[in-house]
Amino acid sequence: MPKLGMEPLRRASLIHATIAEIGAAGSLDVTVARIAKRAGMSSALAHHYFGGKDDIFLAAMRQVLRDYRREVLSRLKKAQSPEDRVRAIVEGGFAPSNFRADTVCAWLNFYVLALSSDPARRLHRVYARRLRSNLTHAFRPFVGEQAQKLANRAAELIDGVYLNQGLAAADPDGIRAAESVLGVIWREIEGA
Amino acid sequence: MPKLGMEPLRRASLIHATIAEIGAAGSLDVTVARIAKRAGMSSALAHHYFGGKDDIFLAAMRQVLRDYRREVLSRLKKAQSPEDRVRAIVEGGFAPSNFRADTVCAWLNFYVLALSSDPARRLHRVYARRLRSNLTHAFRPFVGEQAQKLANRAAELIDGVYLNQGLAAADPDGIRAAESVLGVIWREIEGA
Amino acid sequence: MPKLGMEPLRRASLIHATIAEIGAAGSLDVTVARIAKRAGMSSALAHHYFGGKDDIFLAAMRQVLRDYRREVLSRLKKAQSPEDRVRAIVEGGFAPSNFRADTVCAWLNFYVLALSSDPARRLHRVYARRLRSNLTHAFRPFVGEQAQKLANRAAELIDGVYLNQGLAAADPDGIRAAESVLGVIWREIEGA
Amino acid sequence: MPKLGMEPLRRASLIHATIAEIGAAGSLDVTVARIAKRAGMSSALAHHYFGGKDDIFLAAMRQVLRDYRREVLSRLKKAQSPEDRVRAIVEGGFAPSNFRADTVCAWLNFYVLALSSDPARRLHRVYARRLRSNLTHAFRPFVGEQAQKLANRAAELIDGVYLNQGLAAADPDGIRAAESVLGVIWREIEGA
DNA sequence: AATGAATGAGTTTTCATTCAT
DNA sequence: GATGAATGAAAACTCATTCAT
Repeated sequence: MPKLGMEPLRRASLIHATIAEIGAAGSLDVTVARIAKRAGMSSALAHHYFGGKDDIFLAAMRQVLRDYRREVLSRLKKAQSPEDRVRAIVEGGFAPSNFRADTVCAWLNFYVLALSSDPARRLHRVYARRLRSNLTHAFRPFVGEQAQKLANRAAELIDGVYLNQGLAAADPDGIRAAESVLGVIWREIEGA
Repeated sequence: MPKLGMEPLRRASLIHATIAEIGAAGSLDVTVARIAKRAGMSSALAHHYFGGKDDIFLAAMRQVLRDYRREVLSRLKKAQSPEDRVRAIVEGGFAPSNFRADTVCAWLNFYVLALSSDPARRLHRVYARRLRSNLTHAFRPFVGEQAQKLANRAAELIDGVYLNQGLAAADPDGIRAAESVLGVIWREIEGA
Repeated sequence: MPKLGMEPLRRASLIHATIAEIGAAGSLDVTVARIAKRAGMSSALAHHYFGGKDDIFLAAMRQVLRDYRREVLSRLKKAQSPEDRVRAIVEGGFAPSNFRADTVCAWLNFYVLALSSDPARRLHRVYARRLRSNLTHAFRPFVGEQAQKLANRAAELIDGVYLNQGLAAADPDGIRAAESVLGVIWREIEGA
Repeated sequence: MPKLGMEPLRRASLIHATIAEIGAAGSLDVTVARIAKRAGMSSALAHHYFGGKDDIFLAAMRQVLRDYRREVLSRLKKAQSPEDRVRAIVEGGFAPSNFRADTVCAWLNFYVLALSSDPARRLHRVYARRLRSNLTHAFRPFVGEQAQKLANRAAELIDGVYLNQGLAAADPDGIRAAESVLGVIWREIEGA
């Protein structure tokens, strides 16, 4: 009896192991062999499923972005006011499922990978554009024309917070991080 | 007597080449051989002067931080008002000498290196602490007790701007970046 | 299923090639690449199986000691008199399987390696202690209390013979060597 | 005023440093740079004086043999009986100036070097032949025709003692070593 | 489908050696 | 005579990737 439907499970395992391994190493200097071992299979199989190391990384990066997106979208769906929408976007980014040490570490590494890898850059662009678009829409009811500029600043601040949380000694604290960012945003809106 | 006093020149050459090479590659996956070639010498000599690849990276990182510091300090020295002091710190960080594509790229890579390398982390800590300390002092005349909290937010924002400029397609624009950050800061001060 | 059970074969091949290569070179200045080539595989595989050059050397050293031990033990098993036991130990050391040019050369090099490498020293200690212990037991029926002192002298003589055979132009002659050593031993026993 | 007669001093310094460095390392894996540094000069100068690393080693080996020879000859000169002559040869080899940890270590390493280096082998041959010749002459009054065979055994034993002292944990004890060897020799003579 | 086996290509690192001054 | 400067060559080691089974 051949095991059916193993492929998606294996792929998920590998992606998860990739993020965990990057988180543990703190860098992308992680071998396929170690990732595969953590995922409980041979490195040959990892290549078989993904084609190569870069593809594994990209798949992991996509997973991180997908998780991020899911958190934001689910919050946006429940939002009932303009304020809610802004909070949805910010708090989604700092949701516990995204904002763990592992994930933040992988996130930052992927960020920097986008400096040297074209596919990674494309992926990052998608995320960046979507975040700004979301923020712009959310800000428009408050600041109209200036929404885009404000969205940009907010996005930069969010990235900065990620960066600093990744480097902080303590475990990331999503709730405080979100509050801090939201505080700045409300003040920016008021001052606009 | 042989050609004397080459060491400091060579070291400077190598550090410069390291930053340039990281900038060109967009990552730390840069060989000592390439760095040495760019600096016009053999890789053996690079090892001779620095001991090893990590030491070359650290020396380059120190150089980037030193350059940064110099810009800030020279501006602080000329500052004549509390406002001037805040501007000195922010604008120093976005001064043309620091805020070039190469340097920003190296900066970001060093940032992420600090996640996996202890000496890099120590170096980063020094920078981070100093920046917050500078900002805190600069904010105190405006917001008193809340200076530290505000300094933290400002530091995060600055890092976020760096990150986004590094990933942007266009060349970094230090003047606009500084203005944008300062804008947020003044509004934060007002809103505090 | 891939070709299975290669590992022990490869390891044995490599160990054999190591001894041969050291014998041919007359020193430990032997590259992993050459050893691997002689064993019919890539140097990468040698590293894969042993971890590193030192580990290859240690494994070869262990093999030499194991071969030595086997010869001695098999002779001791057949021994039927105190005289037989003494002969077993000495002749075992000069058995054709141990006392070939290659092996003697490797042996001497390992001896000297024990001066600078801790694991090699530990291995050598095991051999030295075992040889003395064997000899002491064998001598006790003849000389009682003085067995240990005599064992020490005999061990030194054996090592000296090895050393000189290794440096002699001619191929080692185990039978004459054993006779010579045994001659001294019997006279020492008589004179004790 | 040019420094006159520096060359012989420099050479002696280097030779001394070589033996010390080999003693400290326990092996011939010693860099010319370290030797030169210990001798207080640049490695370039070491090359200038000796031509190359191998020549430095050979010169050091010659020095060790010369020291050995001097000790034996000075004792032989004072010898007043056949017994004295035998003792002179053996005790000369274990004289404090030769039988120090450093020297024994260098000696053993040179011994093994003779397995792979032709000039080293030639040097070793000279020593070996001379030792046997000395011993043969010294033994002739006692055992006549069998002197040569006995000389061979004695030489082997001496080497064996060196080898074991080099590997022993404790500092070499020349007096006991000489006594032990002489004891065997007298018994061999009696039993001949 | 899955893996142990195997390797080529690349990178850091070390050092003896040379050379201009 | 003496040395700092410089390098070529070689070696250990790593790892993504391929392949036969």
